[in-house]
Amino acid sequence: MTSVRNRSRLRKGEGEQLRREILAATRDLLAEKGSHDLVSIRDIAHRVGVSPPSIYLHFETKDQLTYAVCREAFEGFGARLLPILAGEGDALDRLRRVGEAYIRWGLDNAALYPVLFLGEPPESMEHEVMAGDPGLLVLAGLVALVRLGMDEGAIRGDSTPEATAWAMWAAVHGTVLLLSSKREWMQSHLAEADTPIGIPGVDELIETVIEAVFRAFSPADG
Amino acid sequence: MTSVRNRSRLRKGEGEQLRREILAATRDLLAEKGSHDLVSIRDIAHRVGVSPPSIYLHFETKDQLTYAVCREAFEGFGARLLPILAGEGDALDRLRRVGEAYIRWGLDNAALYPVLFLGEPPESMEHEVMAGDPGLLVLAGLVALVRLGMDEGAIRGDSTPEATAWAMWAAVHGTVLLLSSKREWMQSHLAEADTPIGIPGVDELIETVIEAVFRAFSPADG
DNA sequence: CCGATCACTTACCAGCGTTCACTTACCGGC
DNA sequence: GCCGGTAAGTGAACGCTGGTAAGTGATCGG
Repeated sequence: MTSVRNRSRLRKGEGEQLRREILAATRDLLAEKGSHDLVSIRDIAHRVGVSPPSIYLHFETKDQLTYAVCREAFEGFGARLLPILAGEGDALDRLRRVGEAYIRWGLDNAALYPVLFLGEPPESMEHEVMAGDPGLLVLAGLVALVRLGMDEGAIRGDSTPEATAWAMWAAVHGTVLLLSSKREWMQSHLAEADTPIGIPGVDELIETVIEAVFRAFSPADG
Repeated sequence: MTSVRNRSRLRKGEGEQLRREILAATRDLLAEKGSHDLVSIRDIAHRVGVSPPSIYLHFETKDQLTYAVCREAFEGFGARLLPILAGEGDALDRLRRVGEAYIRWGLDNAALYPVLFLGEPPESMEHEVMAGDPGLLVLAGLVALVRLGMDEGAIRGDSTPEATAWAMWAAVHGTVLLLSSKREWMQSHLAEADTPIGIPGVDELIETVIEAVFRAFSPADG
């Protein structure tokens, strides 16, 4: 059932191996259950084939374990978006592509996304780790790109670069969350209701949002 | 401390009184703790001055209780937004005002907002109650207003009314969530970091988002 | 005054994150 | 070859959680 592996005790220098196995098991369980509080420390320990306290030899709290797992996948987020931000094309075009990539990544990682983008990071995160946070790097890159675009006249300068970048972030952030929670629920529970609210298709909404952001921040006289 | 009231047993027909006291205590605790899973059934019972199982005489589960509390405040959401949707002014202007009202309401009810707009409603909600849901009413009104605006030529018709309305929803939804969770955290934890990411002001971001939505869905040749 | 009903309570369950005290197995040094 | 130190891991428990089953008393209509 939950696949208890026949784990034999590791050799003396090999303790780190368990850490990796815990991360992997947590990642799998998170993907299976879909939410991090449906995954218990006992579940994880059982799947790894180890007793619950052993988890705490490698992670201080459950939150830190969860965050470590999400953070691992989070590197893929940076790897996908940063090249676009720093890549070719004019600023608006890059923004359009990074926006779409953001939404796609969020939907592909629907179980992890809320942990990373809704909750707060665990208290005891080192500043060093924090500084390398892909989310912060992307945000910084986004602000920089918006600023560049404004200087070039490719992005309208009605608002500050920060406010503009955050507005774009808000749009894709909201889109990911609506699509991954509200849309699915509405479609299954509202089908035969007497208030038939139209529900847009996933791709349709993504394109609408991206094009809207594109238009909204194009220079005044298009 | 947690204010145990000296509750004496109620008379025979007055059972509903406890229900109201539970709702009130839950509302207060929710506001104090800021998140619904920091409030336990035992906390609520203690504050009301009653034993924990008594809660279950009036609410099936904790989720339903939480949702009932949020739902109560949710009526205020409908009361604030529906008149704007059905009010005066052209479609774009009404959309602008309803968008700003949405964000303001979300920020004013930051502890309740995620319960209503992120989690799923509890399983056993009657269809009747569901149909009167202010959120659904507002969404339906929004779609209708967008459709009207498109017919009048006041809103561009590149996308379907549903996708357009959802895109607007995504923008304000994302804005509320970023402002109420990420912004505060960043401001306190990122102040002295070596990656000084600019953080926009609350009002500044709201105005940027609203104006961006306004421009994005204005007709092609402004 | 009696029996039904309402308004609760006491005692408990399984499961949670987490901690403490303890054992087991390996490894370098004598 | 054994010995001490240490890394790796365990069993039992703590205090908490949401939730339930069964019982207790007051109150009310007849």
